[in-house]
This record gives sequence, C-alpha cells and structure tokens, in this order.
Amino acid sequence: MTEQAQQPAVDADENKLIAQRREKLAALREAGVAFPNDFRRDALAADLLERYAEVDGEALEAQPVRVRLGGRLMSRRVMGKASFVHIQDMSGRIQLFVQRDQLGTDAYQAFKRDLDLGDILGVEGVLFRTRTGELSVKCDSVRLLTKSLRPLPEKFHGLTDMESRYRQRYLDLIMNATTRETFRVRTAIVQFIREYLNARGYLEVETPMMQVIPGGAVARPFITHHNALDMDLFLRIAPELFLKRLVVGGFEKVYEINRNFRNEGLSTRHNPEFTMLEFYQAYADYRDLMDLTEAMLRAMAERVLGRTTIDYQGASYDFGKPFARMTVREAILHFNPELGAADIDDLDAARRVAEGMGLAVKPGWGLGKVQIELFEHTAEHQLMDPTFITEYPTEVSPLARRNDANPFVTDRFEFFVGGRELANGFSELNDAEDQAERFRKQVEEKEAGDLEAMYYDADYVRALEHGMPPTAGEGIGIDRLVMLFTDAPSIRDVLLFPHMRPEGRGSAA
RNA sequence: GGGCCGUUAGCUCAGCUGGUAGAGCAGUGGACUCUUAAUCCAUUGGUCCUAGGUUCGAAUCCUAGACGGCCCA
Repeated sequence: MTEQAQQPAVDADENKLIAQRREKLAALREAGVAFPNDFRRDALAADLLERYAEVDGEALEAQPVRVRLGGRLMSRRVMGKASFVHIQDMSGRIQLFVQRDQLGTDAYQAFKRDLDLGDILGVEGVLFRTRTGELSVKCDSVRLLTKSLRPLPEKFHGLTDMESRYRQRYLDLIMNATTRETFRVRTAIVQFIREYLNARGYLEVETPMMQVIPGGAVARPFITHHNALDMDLFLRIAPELFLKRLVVGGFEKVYEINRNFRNEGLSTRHNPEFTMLEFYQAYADYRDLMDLTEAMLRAMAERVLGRTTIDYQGASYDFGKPFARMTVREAILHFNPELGAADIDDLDAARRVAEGMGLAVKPGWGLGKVQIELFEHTAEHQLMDPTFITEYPTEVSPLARRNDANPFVTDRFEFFVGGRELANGFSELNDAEDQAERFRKQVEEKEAGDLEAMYYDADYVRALEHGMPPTAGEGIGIDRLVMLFTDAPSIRDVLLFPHMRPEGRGSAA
C-alpha cells in the first residue's frame, strides 16, 4: 500500500528465525510479485476427504481427480527426493505428496529450501491414496502465496499458554481444532436463534448502543463522549427500554442480538462487553416465554450438538426432559430445610436469618431484597438441572409486571443450568403510572448512593402512556449459553477477543 | 478487592540445598522417493517478566511491581 511497506523497520529484539524468513521474503520481492493474488482454489480439504472417503486408490488412478487447494503449511516430512506435508484450510487438513520427478529438480529444491511452516500455499495436483490409505494430493504445482515471517508453535503440544491463546487468538485458531469448533458452535447457536425466531414472526432490529440514559438493567455503565454535541453518552447496559418502545410502536414481536456493556470486574463469567439476545412479544406473558425458552433450547441442542444431553465440566444436563419450575420462596425453603415459612415471610425474621449466614443486610432493604439475597446465597448455585425460578419480589424487579394475586411478587422468571443464570424474563410492566413510580424509587436509591440503580427515563414513561399492549420479554446471555454448549470453563473461551489488560512491553508502560 | 499458583530459547518444559542455563520440537548444514510427533548425523539459539535488595556469587533467597491462571467476595 505505502512505500514504507517495502522497508520494514527491523525489530531490535527480533530473533534469528524471523530474520531468516525475512531474507527469504526479500528474495521473493527481488524476483517479482511477492504476494500474488491470482491463485483460485476449487476445493476444500475436508470436503475432499469426505467426498472420496469410499473411493480407493485404484479408482482414483483410473479416473484422476484434479484439485486446486489453498492453505497454510502445517507439517513437513522432507525426504531426499520426495516430501509429505499437510496444509490446513478453513475446513481442515489434507496431506500433499511432493516429488522431485513431478515438480522438476529446481522447483523441488525451491520447495525444500524456501518454504517454512506457516507459509500460505496454493497447490495443484491429483488425488491418490498412500500406502497407509490416506487421501492425499500428488502435486505438480506448489506456489508460495504468502510468506509467514513468524514461526508456528510446536507441532505436538501446540499453543497451550492461556494468555497467548487469548491475546493471539489467530494463533490459537491456527493451532487448536477445539478452539475452531467452539466458535463454530457459537455461530451455529446465534444462527439457530435467528432462524427460530424469524420462523415465528419475530422481527430482528437494532437499537442504540450509545444512550443518553442507560436503562433496562441494574448495572454501572461505561461513559463515552460525543465531541460535536459536547456531551457524555453511556454505552448501553441493555436494549430493553428501546425494544419495548418498538412494541408500543406496533412491532409486536421483536428481538435483538447484540452487545451490552457493563462497567464491572472481570472474571471467568464476566467480560465488560457481552452478547445478549433480548426478545419481546405482545399478547403473551412470562409463562408463554418459559414454554418458548424450553422448546427453543431443546431444539437448539438437537440442531447444534445433535443430542439433548449437555455435558458441562464433568456434569451432565438433560435438555430432553421437561425443565423444573420452582418459585423463589420454594427454592429458599428447598435448599434450607432447617428454615420454615415463618423465617422468610417476615422482614425481621428474614433479616436475622440472612445476618446469621454472614450476609451484610443494608438498612434500606425490604423483605423482597432480603429474600433474593437469601436465594442467591443459598439456592442459585445449586440449581444444576435446567430450572425456571419464578415469583421474583417486586422490590428487585423494577421493570416487571406485578402478579395479580400477590403484588409482593412479579410475573417474572429466571432460568438456571449448572448453578448459573442463563435467562431472565417477565411479563412487562405496561402501567405507565406504576412505571413512573418505580423509576422514582430507583432514583431515590441512586441518590442514596447505589451506583447501579436506574435513571428516570421520561420518554420511556411517555411511550408507555401511549399504551403498550400486554407484553412479555426475555433476555438470554449468549456467552454463557455458548459456554454451556462448548463445555468452556471461562467466558474468555467463548469470546474471540476477550478483554485483556495491555501487555505493556518493557518501557512502553 | 483478598488468597494461592505461574512467568526460563519461537513453542512445550526441566533446572534439587545459591556456584554462573538445559532437553524435545522448530531452525541451520548433511543423508534419505510412501512419510504422518518421519528417521539418522552434526549444529545455532537466552532481557531466566521488570526494578530494587541480601550475598564473594542469584533463574534459584527477600521486597515491590507488571501480566496471566484458579479460588473467594
């Protein structure tokens, strides 16, 4: 692109391996086009292995199959006048057989001398089977398409250092088939969700990532700045309030799969940016969404994994049988058999129980908040099999519709597998006056020092005042779902580029 | 935020009680036309994460810091 590209700055700490490869590249530049882009392939490795799996060597000899393949040189076994190598493309690996007698003496010498592991090749030849039966390509042409300047990790152990795998994901993808598989599953899950919802009449939409009032969740936001407007904006913590505005507008079934940003610590379960599915449906309630969630996850497992049993970190979860359903109260009592209803239905009693467990109960907490702390502390992590928990206290559900029979709780559920929350859904609060009141309460909490409490969103209240049909909505954490489906212990394993602290090389900090 | 563990050649790792750094792979030179962790012979390669300290002497012991992993909040 630029003239400077011809004169690469020599890195002082660059080692000999790289220097040798740079010399080879310099010779290529000397000889002509060093980065040709006229090669076209007509096959992929894995396709060939599959298509000719049943075809034996004699048949391949009788009816030669010519192929053109592109890929990265991953292994080399060079003998005097013939070599076996493997190249890897997006589908997989295939072996090449390169002989002096096929290529010619000069070309074979160049093949042995100039190529390094990691180089990108374009090859042409015919399929055959080796004596051990491996489908391979007998090459009559091998072209170097891109010189690799850096050596690949070791061929047997590969790249195992977690930090390197996260920071240099490209290397991880080159070296580790399981990493490639994890991200294929991730894509398959997202694709499945789109197909599933599209087929049921949901409209996919995009709503603002930069918001003036961050809403729709209880979390601290990131702040950014708009120069022309000279104002701070928040990266969204949830799309919820915008999606419900769309329901007011008449898009009665909508969904969005996109990034949310929350300004909290990093851990094996938290990345500052993460992906959520949120979907909303008018003329439905939270029970309809539980049914939908159950059916969708079951179908997803069948489609993506080919089975309904999910193995995660040594445990096994059956998505084929009906999911358990339990209320928050029931869950607390179930996992604390020494407690009775009297212990958790009265604020003072519940507070004593919580403090007895070492929980720091704050003065302003009502019974609902104390109950949910008890639930999270004693029950949540024990919800192993797929389980819906319902009847969340109104106090901790500022956007959910109150239950008609018991206004202390809302028509809300959360979904758990393996002790982790995967989804959160509820019948939406469409009473504009109730919503305004709850926003006011959140603002009070914010003023009292709760950094995660919500802002008052006057336009959202105005939208509700126009009338939102009875609606149910749900959010599903895509990253956690992918972790479950790929048996990944850390969220970083399912993010292509997880957030990492800067490397801070030497004096650069 | 707290605790534990880790950081040594491009990669995967040894390095004992402090004595001045090693293997395999990769690389380089040579042999080899059915190999597949190819084989055989020879061989190059180091900011031992960083900065201090202790010591005649530090990869090793001490302190602080950086980055990462795991657990906890």
